[in-house]
Amino acid sequence: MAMPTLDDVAREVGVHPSTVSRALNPNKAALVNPETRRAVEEAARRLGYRPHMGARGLQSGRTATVGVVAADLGNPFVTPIIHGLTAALEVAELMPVVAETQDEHERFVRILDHMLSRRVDAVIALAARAGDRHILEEAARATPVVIAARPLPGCDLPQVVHDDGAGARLVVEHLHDLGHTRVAQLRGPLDVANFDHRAKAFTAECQARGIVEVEVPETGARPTMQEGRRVAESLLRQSDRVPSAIFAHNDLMAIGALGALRAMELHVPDDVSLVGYNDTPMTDLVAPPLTTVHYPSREVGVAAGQVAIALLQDEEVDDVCLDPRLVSRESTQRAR
Amino acid sequence: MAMPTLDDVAREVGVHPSTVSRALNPNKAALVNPETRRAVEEAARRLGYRPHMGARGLQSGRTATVGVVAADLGNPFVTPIIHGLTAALEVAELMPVVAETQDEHERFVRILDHMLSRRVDAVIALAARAGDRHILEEAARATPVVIAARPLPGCDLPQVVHDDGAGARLVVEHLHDLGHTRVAQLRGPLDVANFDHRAKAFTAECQARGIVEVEVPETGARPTMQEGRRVAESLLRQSDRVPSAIFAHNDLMAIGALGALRAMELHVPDDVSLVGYNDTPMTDLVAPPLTTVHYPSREVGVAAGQVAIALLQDEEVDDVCLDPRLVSRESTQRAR
DNA sequence: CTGTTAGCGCGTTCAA
DNA sequence: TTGAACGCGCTAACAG
Repeated sequence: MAMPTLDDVAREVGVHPSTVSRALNPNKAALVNPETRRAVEEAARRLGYRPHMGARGLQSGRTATVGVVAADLGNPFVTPIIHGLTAALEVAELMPVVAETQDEHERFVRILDHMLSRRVDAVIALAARAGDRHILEEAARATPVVIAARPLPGCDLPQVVHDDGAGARLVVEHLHDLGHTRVAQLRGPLDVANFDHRAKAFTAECQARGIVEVEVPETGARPTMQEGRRVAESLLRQSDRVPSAIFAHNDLMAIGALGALRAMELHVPDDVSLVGYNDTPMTDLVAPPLTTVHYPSREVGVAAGQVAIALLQDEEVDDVCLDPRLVSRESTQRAR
Repeated sequence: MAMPTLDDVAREVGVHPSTVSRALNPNKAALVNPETRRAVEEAARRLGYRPHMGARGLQSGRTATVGVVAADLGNPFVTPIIHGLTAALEVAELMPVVAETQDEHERFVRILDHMLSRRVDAVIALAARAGDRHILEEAARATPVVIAARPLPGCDLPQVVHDDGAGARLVVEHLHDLGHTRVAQLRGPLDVANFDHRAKAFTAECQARGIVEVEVPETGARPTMQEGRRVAESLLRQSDRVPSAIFAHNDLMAIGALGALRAMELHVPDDVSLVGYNDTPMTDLVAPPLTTVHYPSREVGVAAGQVAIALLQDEEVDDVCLDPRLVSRESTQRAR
C-alpha cells in the first residue's frame, strides 16, 4: 500500500535520489547519462513509482490545481461551463477541483477557505452573489481569482461574463414582434447580478416599447424549478388578468412555471407564451420546447480557464463579455 | 500573495512554531496555556493564516481527498450520485475531486494516474467498463478503491451497485401486463456491466413470458441521446413490423429514440410504448413523460462514500446492492 | 506547558 | 555527469 519514493527507486538503481529526480524530470533529463536514465525509468516503472505531487508542491509552491466554485451541479447549465474549463486548463496541465455552494453564503466561505488551505493555484468563482464579494476579494489577496458566469459589479477582479441586459432586451423584442403588450417576468434572486441585470433591462425595454409589465411581488430565492413554480403561482394568484407572455429568468424557473400554468389549466403557448434563459441542455425536449436565450456556457468556461492561466503567468488580462442569442422554439407564439 | 506560515505566526506571538501548531490543532489545544492560545489564535486570524494541507499531508500521509471518476457529468443521472457522495464524505471531512473519463479508456488511465500522484486517500470509480478492470485492480494496490454505480463482474474490489437484472425484469413485467407481445431493446455498450445485465435479463424474461423480442443488430457505443437515436433508427429501418414497445437501456437513449420515432411519424405511446432507465431528473418533463426504472442515485452515492470511509478506517465492508423500482408514466400504454 | 529535533518526498542549489 | 546538503510547512516525539 505504501507508494515507492524517489529514494526507493534510487536504491534500486544504485544512484543518488537527485539523479533519479533529474532523470524523471523531462526538463532536466538531458543532463543525465542516457544509460542511467534508462535504468532509472525502468526501475521506476517496475516499482510503480509515481511522483508525489504534494511534496512537489511544497517545494515549488504550486499544486497544479484550480478551485472551481459552482452554485449547483444539478443545474445542467453549469456542466458545459465545467467542460470548457477543464478543456482549457488541460493544456496547462491544471486540474479543476469542483465544489458546490448550493447558493449558501456560509458554504461559499467554507469552500473558499478549504481551497486556500489546499493552496490551489487559482480560484474560478461561478457562484458569486453580491454578498460574497468581500470574501472573494480577500481570497484574491492570497491567490488569483477569476469571476465567471455570474458577474460581480463594482469588483476589480477579472471577470468572464455575458451581456444579460442584451439578452433580456432580445426577449422583449421577440415578444414585441409577436404582438404581446402585457407581460411579466419571474425574477431569480437579485443578488445574483445576472438576474438583476435581466430584470432591469427587461423593465426598461418594456417601457421603451410601450409594453405593460405586470408586477410580480415575489422573487425566486434560488433559480430552481421549485422557486419558478412558486413565483409563477404568486403571479397567477394575484393578477386578475394573466399576462399574455411570461419571461422566466432561467430555464429551470420556466419549467417550474410550466407546472404552475398547467395546474391552472393554462396552455403554453396558446394561452400564454413563455420564455426561459440559458438554453440549458434538454430544454428543447420539454413540452412545449422552450423559447430561450442562448447562454454560451462552454465558451465562458474556456475563457475563464484561459484567464486563470494568464493570471498564473502574470500576464495582463482583459474582462471578457460574450453575447446572447435568442432561440425561438414552440413556447412562444403570436398574441391573440 | 505569499501566505503566512506557522513560523510567521510564531514569530508574531513570540513562541515556538510547535506551540502554534498545538494551539491551532483542536485535539492538542488543551495542552497549551489558554493565554498563549488566545494570543496565537488572534495572531493567526490577523495574519490570515491558513494551514497548508499539502505540508500536513506530507507528514500524515493523508490528503483528506477522495478521487471520483465519473463517465460523463453531462448526464444528469450522475449528479445525484455525486451529491450523495459529497454528503457522505463531508462527515469525515473528506473532499471529493471529480474527473471525467468521457468513457474513453485512455482518459481513465490518465485520470487514475493523476489521482494516485495526488495521493488521494481513496478512489471511487463510477465509470468502470470491463476493460478498465486491470488498471483499477492495479490502483487498488496503492490506495483503497470502491467500484460504484457500474458493477465490475469478477472483480474483488468492494462494490456499491444496483440490481440491473431486476430492473429489466420489472420492465418486461410492466409491458407484459399491458399486453405487449412484440418488443425490442436498445442496448447500451455491453462492456458496461449495467447494460449487459439489463440486456440478458430482458431477453431471458421475455422468453419466460412468451414475448417475442425483435433483434436489434446495433448497440449504442455510448449511452447517449445520439446513440439512442442511431440504434432506434437501425431498428426501425430493418424490421418490417415495428415492435409495439421499446426498452431503451437508459433515459438519454430513450429520448434519442423518441426523436427517431417522431421522424418516422410514429407516436409514443399510441403507436409504440417506450421505457427508459434511471429515472433521470427531468425525464418526467419530456413529451410524453417517460416511463422508466428508478435508479437510487443518491443512495448509491451515499453508500459509496460510506464504504470509502470504512475502508480508510480499515473496517470490513460488504458489497451493497440496491433495488430498482418501476415508475410508470405516459410513454407506455396498453397494446392495441 | 513549551522548546528542540527530526523527517515526510521532492527539487534545487552548489560542489566535485 | 553525479552527489551532498538544504529547505518547502508541518507535526510527532522527546526533553525540559
